[in-house]
This record gives sequence, structure tokens and C-alpha cells, in this order.
Amino acid sequence: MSQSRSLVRNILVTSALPYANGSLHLGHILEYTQTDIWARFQRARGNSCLYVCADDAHGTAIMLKAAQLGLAPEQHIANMQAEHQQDFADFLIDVDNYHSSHSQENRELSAMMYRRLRANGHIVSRTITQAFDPEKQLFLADRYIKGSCPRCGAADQYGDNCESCGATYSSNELIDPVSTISGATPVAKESEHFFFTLSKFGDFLKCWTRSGPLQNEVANKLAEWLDEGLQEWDISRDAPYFGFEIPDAPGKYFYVWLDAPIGYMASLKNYCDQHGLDWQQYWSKDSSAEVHHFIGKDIVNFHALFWPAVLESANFRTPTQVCVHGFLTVNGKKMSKSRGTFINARDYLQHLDPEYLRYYLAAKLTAGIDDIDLNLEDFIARVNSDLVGKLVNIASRTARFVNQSGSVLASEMADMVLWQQFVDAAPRIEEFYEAREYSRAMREIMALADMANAWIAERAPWALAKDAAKAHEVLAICSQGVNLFRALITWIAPVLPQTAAKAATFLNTELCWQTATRPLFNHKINTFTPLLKRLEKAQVDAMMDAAQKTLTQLRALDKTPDATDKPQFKPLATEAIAAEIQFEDFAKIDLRIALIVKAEEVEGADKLLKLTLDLDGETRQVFAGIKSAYNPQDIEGKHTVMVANLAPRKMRFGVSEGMVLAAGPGGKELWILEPHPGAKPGMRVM
RNA sequence: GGCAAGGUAGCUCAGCUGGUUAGAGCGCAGCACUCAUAAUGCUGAGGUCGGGAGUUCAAGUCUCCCCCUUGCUACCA
Repeated sequence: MSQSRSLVRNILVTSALPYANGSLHLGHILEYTQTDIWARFQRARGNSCLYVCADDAHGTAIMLKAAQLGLAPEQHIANMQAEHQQDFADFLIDVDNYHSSHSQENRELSAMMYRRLRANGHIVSRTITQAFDPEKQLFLADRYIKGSCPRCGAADQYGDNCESCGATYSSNELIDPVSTISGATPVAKESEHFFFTLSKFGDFLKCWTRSGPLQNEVANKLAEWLDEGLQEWDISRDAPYFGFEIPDAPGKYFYVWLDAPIGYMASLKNYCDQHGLDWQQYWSKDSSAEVHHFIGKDIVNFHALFWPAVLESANFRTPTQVCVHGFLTVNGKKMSKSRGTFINARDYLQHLDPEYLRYYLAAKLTAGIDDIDLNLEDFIARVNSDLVGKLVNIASRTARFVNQSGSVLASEMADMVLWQQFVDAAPRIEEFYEAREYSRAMREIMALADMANAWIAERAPWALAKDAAKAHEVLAICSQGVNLFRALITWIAPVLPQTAAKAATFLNTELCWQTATRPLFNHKINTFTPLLKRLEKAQVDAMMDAAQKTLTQLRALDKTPDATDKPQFKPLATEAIAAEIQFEDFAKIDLRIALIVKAEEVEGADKLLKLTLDLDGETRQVFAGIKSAYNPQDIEGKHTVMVANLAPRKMRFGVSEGMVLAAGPGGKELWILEPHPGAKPGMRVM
């Protein structure tokens, strides 16, 4: 009917884009589970609901991590995205589209957004002074600078505050500051930056944050910042930076947090382009669609201040809702690597069914921003008791009687009063899901399951079954049991999609929200088979052991970024072969045979050797990062291959006029190339 | 240090704008049942609602002080 059709809501939901610098952990899964349950609920209700996400692929951290792994950033983020998508799939997170913020769509949309902001006078530029790593030729954020605290003298403190005495300062006040990237001493350097004039959106945001898109506690928090007045937001970073270059500003890149939220749009556009849809129907100013962002409370400012202001300036609609959740703690402790409470998503998956966690989180999720605790003992008890002992048990204890009498459900209801209580509960459960009060929805469903079990115990069909004359009554009771189960499993399907699918097979019908409270009469069902296994403590222990092992590995990685003892180095796995190029591309690189006339250690450099290379009369000075693998005297007098037309690079210890070629994972395992005897200095290598 | 949110039975949590003997699930004890994945039902024990003071006929629920937890922010009021 056209009337009911107009009631269908057009909904877009997003989860925060996971950073493409590491694996997903259970904290991520909390958010995706919350989002996914909501999206599945909306679809079950008959609404149109698109769920899009993407990897957040830009920034200095990713650039450095890729370098550390010896990968191109593009390769690194591709690897991470593949891993993330597998984790999503295995946790039954049903995204309609998973993209990357490093995509063509996002490049275009970010540029478009920026041009609109600029045209509206909301972009200004000014010169600022920042710490700069002269060796890496890189501006340094505070977290990349360490030194001694200017107040208490504690060593090894980050550039913004002292963990020992709590003092705060700017990085240029640190005593003996050091770049954590290169070990060089940072220098102050000026650079032009672009700013978004967030300060002009104070009134707009004061109004917007109180207009319904936020939880009260979030709006209150933002009010504090809004009352203090907003600063302009620095949205540019200087090269080298892995990101999108800013239009008309060579060498300037969008700060990762500028293009990340636009990544929501980009992922949607990517989906729409493939499905013949118009992404703007969701984002245009007059859109009748809904947009719901699910995020953690740590990134509220980006989503509830910067993002709406940017959208407003660029003439897009603002989000319907920004749904903020708290953090996940494990056994009451913050999930952290140092406390040993860090659980990787993959470690969980290798030992436990994702639906256990989905249910446990659902049983605790509210619309609030309180942290949610994964208490492992409670987890086991809750899952086994609620899902296996109560919910699935209803089918398990009644289905056999139905199967025994021909597997066809009765043609009447044994107890209309009880059934009516289930019917009456449906709207409440719907409201709880809609309001993201999943814990209340789960409690409601489990209370009904308790009611069903008590009712079955009271009617005791197994006792009646001893009297052949009461077969009719037994079938009626057990058929109702199956119908009660069907309603409950339909309502919990957004949380347990896999179990619900198995139940649908058993029930021999599609689970449908609209007909969940319309009982199946005279309906043939299939033989019941167990739908969900009990959760054993041993599995949880094994999962935690695996998590500990992962932690140990992560710590080792963090400590020794250039670890020399990588057990098995698999070149093609670590770095896939790069995209195909044409001969002309290759021919641009001028490789020459060079004689290593002199090799010497560089004072103050712990990885570099200074090489003096002879190219048939022409002498080049090249710094090579091979000190860890070669003694200078061992290579003097040998021939090697160098890139002769590489632009000179100013380094801390002098200018490097080219580079020598070497292979290997690093550390001791590094080998420079050497031509067969006969090759002479200056010969081109083709 | 400031701000925010919390501190309710062994565990995980409900308790709306103050109102009769403070609730649920799990766990525990006893009983029943034995259809069901040692599942289920009934009964019971267990809390001075973080501590203290105050307002009120009446406070877990309001006010003030203190303690603890978590998060944000930070030596600046």
C-alpha cells in the first residue's frame, strides 16, 4: 500500500572509521556490535537502512608505521583493511559497504568540501611555529617528542606533559628534546597552516547540540567547551604526510580528522555508485533521510562540533543523531596493553563464537555513555544461563514432542492469556531497540523466556504424554512453546543473526518481525537440533592466553621498531609486488655502477655510513642506512649499484647525493648489491 | 587540581519527577521435576542503598562535606 510505504524510513548509519594502523580489539567490536544491532533491527522493521564504514587510512602515524614495516603506505593500509574487513565479517557485522578514507571518492569529496568552506570565508591561513625533525624533514606532533621534564627533571617524558609530576608545557620547553622518530634534536620551524574558522560556529553549535541529536550528558559536556569559546581548527599538515594534498596548496595536506568524517560520505557514494543510487539524497540540505553516527565518547568533539560545523558551512544536512557510547573494560579494568587487559578481535574469534559477545554486550548496552565491563565469569554465566538455559531451552524441551507426533504444529493456542502477554511485549521491545536500550530489550525478552519456561513446567506435557488420550493437549502445549520460541528468537535476531538463521531452518519459516506474534498453526516444522553450544570456561581461558601472547608480541614491536630478529621474513607476504609500470617509468631511474672509494662511520648517527662513491671520475657523497649490517672497511673498494639521478637530500649530517641499493628486512640482515666482476664505475644499469 | 559520570545483595545491573516491609537475573541453600545442551520450576538465606551531616511527616532518591572508581581537562581562574 502506498500509505504504509511512506512510513518506511530511509536511514544511513555509520560506525567510527577504525584507524588503519593496527588490529581491531574488543573495544572496536563494542561499537560495531551496537551499530549492527541497530541497523539489523531497522531492516527487520522494514525500514531502509544502509550501514557504511571504512578504514581511516591517513596521518603521520600510518606513514611511520608503513616505513617501519618497510611497506608503501598504500600497501600497509590495504593489508590493514583486508584484516579489518575479515574481522567485521566474522563478528557478523553486516556492513553494506566497507571502504577507505584513502579513496578516489574521498579525495574528491574532501576537495569539494574544502572549496566550499573556503568560498564561504571559513578557511584562513597563518604561519605557526612547530617542532621539526631536521633529519626526517618532518614536523613533529608532541607525542613524537621526548625529553626531560623542565619542572621535575624526569627523563623520557612526552612533549606535552610530565607523567611523573603532572606538569604541562610545550615541547620546546623540554630539556634535551629528542625526536622519537629519528633521535635527532628537534628545531623550531615556521610553516603556513590552514584553519577552519570553527570559532564562527559557536551560536550555530549551541543551538544544534540542544536540538535533539545528542544524549543530554554529551550536550552538557559540549556546552562547557562552547561556553569557553571555540578555537580555530588547524586542518592542514605539511609534507611529508600520508593523506590528500589540499587544492591550490602544494605540499599541504588535509589533517586526517578533516577527511575522516567525509569518509562516511565517500563510502556511501562508493556504494551508491555501484547500486544506481544518489548519495546526495542522504546528505543534501533538504534530505528526508536519517543519518546516525555511532561513536565512542573519545571523539565527540570531532563529530558533534567540527563535523556539523563543516557540514553547515558546506551546505549539507547535519546528522540526525550522534550516538555516543562508553568504553569497554575487561574485568573492571581499562583495556590497555600495559595492564594486560587488551583483547584482540581475532584472538576472541579464534576461540569463541561471536554471538556470545554480541549477546553479552547487548545485555549491557544502554543509550548512555557509561563504560561497559566485560566480566569474564559473568560473561560465561550470563550467556549459558540466558541463551542456552532459558531461550533455546524452550524450543529444545518442546520441539521433540511435536516432532514425535508428526512435526505439524497444533491448530489452536493452548493458553491465549500467556500468548497475549507476548503480543503486548512486542511494542516495548521495539521501543527499547529504537532507543538503543538494548539491555532493557534483552531483559524483556529473558523475562518472557522465564515466563515461557514456568508455563511449560506448570503444564508438564511430558507427564500428559504418558496418557495417550491426552496427545492432543500435549501437542497444543508444545506447539505454543514452539511459537513462543519463534517470537523470542525473532526479537533477538538482530543480536544473534546466526542462531536466528538456524532457528528459521528448524521452524521451516522466515523470521519476520511483523508476523512474530501471529502464531503458526498447522505448520510443518523440521527436527530440532541444538542451536547454540554452551560456553566453557576453558575456551575463555584459551582466548585470554592467546590475548596475552598477542600482547607480548605487540609490546616487543613497540619497543624495538626495527627489530632485527624477525623469525621468518617472507618478502612477498610482507610487501606485495608493486603495481605494474611502463618501461618509460622505469627508464627514469638512472642506475649506475659505483666504486665505494671510502666508507666511514658518521659521528652521532647510529644507523648511517657515509660512502664516497666514484662514478668514472665523478664523486658522490651518499649516506646509507647500512651501519647495522656492514663494517666500513669491509666494503671499501667494492663495486655496487646506486641511483644516480635521485634528487639530493639534505640530512642532518650533510647532503646525500643518491642512494645505494640494498635488500633485506633490516638490522643485520641487509645486503647491498654488487655487480659481477668486470662492471666498471659509471656504467648504466638497464 | 578542575569538570563529568558513577559507587544499591558474592557477581552483573534496575530503581521515573522523594512516599507503604529496597528489586531482577546469575551464584548459593533446600525441595520438586526428570521433557530439555547437568537444562527447568518452587521456596529461602543474603543489602544500615560508599561514609558523615542536614532538609522533610517521609530520602537509595534532595542539599552540603568527605572517601573511592572511571573518563575528560589541566596548574589556569
